[in-house]
Amino acid sequence: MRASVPITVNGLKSACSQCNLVELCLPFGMSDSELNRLDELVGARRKVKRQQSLYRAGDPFEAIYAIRAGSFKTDVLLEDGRDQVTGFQMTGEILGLDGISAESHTCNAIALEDSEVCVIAYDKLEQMSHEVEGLQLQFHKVMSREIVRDHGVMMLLGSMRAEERLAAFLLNMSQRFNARGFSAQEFHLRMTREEIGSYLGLKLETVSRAFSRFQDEGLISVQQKHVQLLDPTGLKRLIQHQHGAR
Amino acid sequence: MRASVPITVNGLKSACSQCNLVELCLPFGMSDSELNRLDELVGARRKVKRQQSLYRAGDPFEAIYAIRAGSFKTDVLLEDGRDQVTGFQMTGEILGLDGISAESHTCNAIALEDSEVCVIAYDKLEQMSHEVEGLQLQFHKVMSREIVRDHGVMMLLGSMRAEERLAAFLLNMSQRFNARGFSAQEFHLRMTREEIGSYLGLKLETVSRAFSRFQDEGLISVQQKHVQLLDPTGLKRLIQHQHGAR
DNA sequence: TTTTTTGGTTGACGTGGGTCAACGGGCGTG
DNA sequence: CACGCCCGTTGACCCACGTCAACCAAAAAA
Repeated sequence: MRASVPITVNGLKSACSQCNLVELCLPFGMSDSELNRLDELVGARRKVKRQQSLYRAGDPFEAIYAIRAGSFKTDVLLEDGRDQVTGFQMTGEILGLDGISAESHTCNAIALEDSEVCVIAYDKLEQMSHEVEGLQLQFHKVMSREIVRDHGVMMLLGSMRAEERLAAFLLNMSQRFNARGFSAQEFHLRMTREEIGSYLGLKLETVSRAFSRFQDEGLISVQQKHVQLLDPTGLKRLIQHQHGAR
Repeated sequence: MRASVPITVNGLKSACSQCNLVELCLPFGMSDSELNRLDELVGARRKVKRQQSLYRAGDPFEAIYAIRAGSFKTDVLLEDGRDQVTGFQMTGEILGLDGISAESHTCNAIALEDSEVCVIAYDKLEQMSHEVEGLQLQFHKVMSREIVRDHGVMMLLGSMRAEERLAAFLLNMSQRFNARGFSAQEFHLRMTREEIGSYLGLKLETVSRAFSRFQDEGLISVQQKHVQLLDPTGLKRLIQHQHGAR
């Protein structure tokens, strides 16, 4: 765990300048004076309980959200009931960018655990981007990173086999936990097998079997949501040399 | 076909204010005075011959591109040779947004036919976004739309069967041709079966078979790259009621 | 605590789409 | 205009993953 963040009363300013997520979040790379301006931008914080939604598809778009604590999934659903998890988000990551284009959200953002977000009113962000040099660039980078990430998921869904997908998923989670000061080898997944499956374009049974096979092969150790990567290099190798893939 | 665009010498300004793609492209929704400022932004034009690349993964990021004529595909590739087409782009659409995040491109943009793009230097765009009210918002919307589009592709790759994917692809192409003043019922695809397959996460044989089955069922008429949608409603129905899908 | 519900694992079996191969027609190149 | 290559089509076969079902553990509710 990291040093704890100074606690402010819910609804008060969040003080980006004092937040330890600064290097993962929107303010990354901004100067001290810019950071101070940014404190004006982040209005309130909002708590979202496990299983509750931060926003839903169709909600009018008003703000984007920076995750301060906890984690989320985003999913889109078709009329016929099918749904697709489009991403899992961790602390410091930005939610709600999909809403800008049509001024309403196109997916649901649901908390995987009790969580808290910083609310960034979009019109204020627009305004301040005109004034604060580094903010505009940083915001563009955040959006661009989302596009690049999505391309990675397409690659995964379009051209990898089940085990490769799961290996890529685990390595990605590991790297992100690590960037947040947690162990890269051992972590606790917050999503179910079904949610992982939806994200990876697989059924939960296939995900479960792949977990078991990885364990049998000594690559990982799993117990429910608790995962240990015993041989990360082995997992990487699995992705690179396709066994005769599509 | 639409009325032709006033021809300027290659390398001269492109004059957004006189371009008939205005309602599809970056300048959408901007005022006349803003449009005039925009003309400064678009420096040169660049021609790209069929099969040649506009940029490649790893190239330093300097500009984004608006397609003035022709069409492109973007693809990412893995070390082991596998590749994934992440999108097909038509006139008025913006290419290169992936490059902002890491200041270098992460995919290849390849012309599907002899094409021409407007080069928009990114540093100038940043600069002008500070000054021109509508430009910043419009640019954010373009990026956001790309994110939403990518989520749609994930949905397609993650939870649709082969025929549903192809139907969705055809309807999407139809709608985009239509928005550009071409027929929604009859059009000429510029990409190969293999490229369609890569985009849809299928093998070219599967794409070919799905085309044939659609033809047998009277939904479309295909001959090579020439496609006619005989029953668009039938195609839509196909997507909504999964036949027992994953 | 007990009960209930939800999430995860595993087995048996079926099938959609991948693989391999043959063939034919269009189109770009010379 | 003719050659050759690439592209698209189709068939036969196979396998990875989906489906269906039973069962168990963990967590939540009572």
